[in-house]
Amino acid sequence: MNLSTQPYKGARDFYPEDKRLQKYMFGMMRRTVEKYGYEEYDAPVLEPIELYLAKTGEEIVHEQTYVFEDRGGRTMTIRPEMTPTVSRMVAARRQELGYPLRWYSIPNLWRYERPQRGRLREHWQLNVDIFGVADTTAEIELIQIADDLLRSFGATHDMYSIRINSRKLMDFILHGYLGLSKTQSHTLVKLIDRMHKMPKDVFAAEADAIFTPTQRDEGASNKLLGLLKLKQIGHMPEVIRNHHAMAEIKQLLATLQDMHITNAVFDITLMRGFDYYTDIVFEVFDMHPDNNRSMFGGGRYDGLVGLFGVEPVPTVGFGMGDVTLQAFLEGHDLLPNLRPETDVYVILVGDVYDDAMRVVRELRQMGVNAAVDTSGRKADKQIKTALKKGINYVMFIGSKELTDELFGIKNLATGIEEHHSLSRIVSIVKDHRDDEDL
RNA sequence: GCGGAUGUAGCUCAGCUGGUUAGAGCGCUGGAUUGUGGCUCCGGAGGCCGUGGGUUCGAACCCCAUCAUUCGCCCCA
Repeated sequence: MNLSTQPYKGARDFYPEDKRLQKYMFGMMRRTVEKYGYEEYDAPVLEPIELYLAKTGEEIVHEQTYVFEDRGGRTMTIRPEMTPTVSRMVAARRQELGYPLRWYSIPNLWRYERPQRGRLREHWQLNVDIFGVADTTAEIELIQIADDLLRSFGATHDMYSIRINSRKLMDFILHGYLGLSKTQSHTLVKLIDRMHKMPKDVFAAEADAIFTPTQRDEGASNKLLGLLKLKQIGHMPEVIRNHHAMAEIKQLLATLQDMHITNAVFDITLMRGFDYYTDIVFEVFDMHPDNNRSMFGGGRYDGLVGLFGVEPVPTVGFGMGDVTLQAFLEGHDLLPNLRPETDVYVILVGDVYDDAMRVVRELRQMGVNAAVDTSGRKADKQIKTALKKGINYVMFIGSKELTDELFGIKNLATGIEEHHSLSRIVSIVKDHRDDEDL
């Protein structure tokens, strides 16, 4: 029986070319959120299971997390999401932190489930949270960041839409307007969450089944179906239009318009899975016809920090996964060609190792990343190796070059080879590196 | 947890109704060409046909099981 070379199910190996892409994506994320004054934090991958039992939602903890017992008999979980952890961290230093707090992290998260397209067992997720802001300036900032992120990757507004809803508004509609009980609302919320995946008549039938005969007679079922069809806030019944949660949404959308975020819309069917959201929720959807799906989202969760027995802290946050982001970038052809960090592949000609290494050391001291081929193979094989690695320059060092102190530097992309002094080579290589960074 | 599809060389795959030593392209490697790449030509390595069992004179092929990959469902960061 041979040892398997495959990575664990649902997890990925990152070969250099994959890691390069990850570094690119994470780098863009860091630059973008740091522009808004967010600071990076991190925490252990393992958390006691109690952290998730409190508020995440039952099924996720029991069926979709990695749970095991440590040697001391404690039940531990590999974190399936970052929000409980960051809430714990904030609660621990509730009194001493300077609010508003702007924090971000790019943790790896695990869920135990069957992998499928766009969803794996391990993924990385940019988490951006703002703590201590109770009004919608927090939501505005985070949606702005989400928008900025996608645009910094080269996306345009026609490629995605930002959909906004409010838990408070939905609570009012479900309880106040339709008169549903808690259990009924819960079932209905789950159903609405999947309504775009099912035929209209099936949805209508299943929705209708949730209502009691009395509620149905009072027209609640029809009221619901009517509501879900409406695209414009102006067409809503007056009691809903005038609700303060609706006013908040309208104000939010207006501000985003002013900021030229023109692809934000109200969407009454937007639910989001977690129970801990308390008010505004938002989600970013991929508009690509082949990949029309939710990419990432977030919302306000004012109650989580308070679960740790401290004074509550109003919080808004979102999480953006690397797998879905990559699918989005690939789908819209937004992935750049990434080159390795190595600037120069050095080819030794003849028996010049000792002298050549002195030159290479100098090259490195001047800031050039140089790999030396010591295989002694023929030059054409060594050039092929450089090509395979994606390195842009090869440099030849032989006895002739060493006495002249002029070295052959060949740009493999253009095929042009020139002879230059070491310092000239350094500036050529660095100029080229800067061009690629643009 | 449920359902579908697929497992043959490093990769993509072919392999007829079951018939002898299992094939191609690409890739890898060596040479033609001992100081210069993508073309060309010649040679070479590399396979328990996912694994176990069954049917048969005979199995990559048929049957059963199992494992893996993958797409979807459930659920949803």
